[in-house]
Amino acid sequence: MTTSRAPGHRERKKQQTREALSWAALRLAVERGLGDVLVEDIAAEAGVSPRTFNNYFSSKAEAIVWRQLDRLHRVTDLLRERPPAEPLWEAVTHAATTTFDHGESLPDQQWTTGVRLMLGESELQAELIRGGAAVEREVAAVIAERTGTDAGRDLYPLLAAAAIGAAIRSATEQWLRTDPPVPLPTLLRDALDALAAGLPAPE
Amino acid sequence: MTTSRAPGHRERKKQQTREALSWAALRLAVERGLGDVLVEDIAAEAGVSPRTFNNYFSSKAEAIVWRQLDRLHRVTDLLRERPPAEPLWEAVTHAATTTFDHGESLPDQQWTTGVRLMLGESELQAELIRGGAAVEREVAAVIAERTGTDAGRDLYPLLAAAAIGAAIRSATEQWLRTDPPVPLPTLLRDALDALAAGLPAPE
DNA sequence: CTTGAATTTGCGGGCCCCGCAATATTGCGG
DNA sequence: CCGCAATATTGCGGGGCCCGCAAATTCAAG
Repeated sequence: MTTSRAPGHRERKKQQTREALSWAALRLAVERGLGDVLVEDIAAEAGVSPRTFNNYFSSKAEAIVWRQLDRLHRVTDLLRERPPAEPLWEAVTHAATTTFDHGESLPDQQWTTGVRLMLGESELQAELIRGGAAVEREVAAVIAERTGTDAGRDLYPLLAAAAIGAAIRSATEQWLRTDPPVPLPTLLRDALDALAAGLPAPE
Repeated sequence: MTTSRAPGHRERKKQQTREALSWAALRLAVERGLGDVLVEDIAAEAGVSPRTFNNYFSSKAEAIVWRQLDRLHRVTDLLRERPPAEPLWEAVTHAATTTFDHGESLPDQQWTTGVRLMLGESELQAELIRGGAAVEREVAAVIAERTGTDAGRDLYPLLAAAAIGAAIRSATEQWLRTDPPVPLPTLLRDALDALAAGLPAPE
């Protein structure tokens, strides 16, 4: 069987396994709650051995959170690609709203439930934010470059990146609890606008 | 021995044990790195059994982070006590700077090292922020009350609380890496001022 | 088909955290 | 001062996580 395909035949399979594990972990955790899911179960669901699970992820929480973090990394990438002349907040708003705009499809019920779970179980929150911190550092670097500040010395890039993270988290949390579903990009824009306006007391 | 003191004789001893455990955990982690500290060691250091450690803290990380979180809770308390008429950002700035103002004493070397460790080891970061999330909810509630918004429905209190958290974290991180030590309250004020001004791009 | 590299797997082991029941301590009323 | 009830501490046992290591399997390339 000379199924000679692209060079990344092996790579692709690894990526598939990773996806399968992450997805299985999320699905099972949604169904039963994180505490009642064993690594054994996740591995079985993905069709690999328990030992293999830990070759891909170093904890259950990391597996569950991986997809969401992947999204956040994409925000950074998008931000890098915005024209340097564009005002900072405009660029950020664009990058964030684009990333979290799932086309026309309303929030997939399964996905929504999953994220809701994440923000509920504090162990997952922690894992999510731990990864988010890494992303924030990237964002800070991009901001530093754009504004001509020094990410290593000035407070500004750090603070701005942290504030953006705060906006994304707040908007997401708000999104999860609005029953008549509001589009996430809209909430994101509101949050970022409020930030840029200095968080004036409402009313 | 009729050493009959205040009613909280028992309580005080528990609190002492808790302090001892948290401090021991922090000290050992600073010396050897978190990975090379066993619960057994911490318990020994504090003069209790290993099992008792877990009666006070449900993980090593929780023990180490406890003191810092205690500080954050105090910010909330202070904020509650500020006069309701005072503008929000003024009240927040006051509460935060007061809490982190260690009088004249320059940053205790030991303490500084400890905090630096925290922000280095990502497991501790995560634990710190997990606890911080609880505090943020409290802060959001206070803000909601002050501004007449609904913490359960409006985005504002959530966002403002998250932004304040971001400011505190950024200022702390900045504080840790400025070699000619700058007073933390000053950095905090800078960060909060920048937030209130809408994070204008510098220069 | 052979071969070398990459992946998966099983095993062993150290450690964490918790429930439970036995013990020890403490404050209180008699 | 004493015994009692409440509270805290301790030891034990056990399930589970995560990792290092080395054997086995898979895969691409010659």
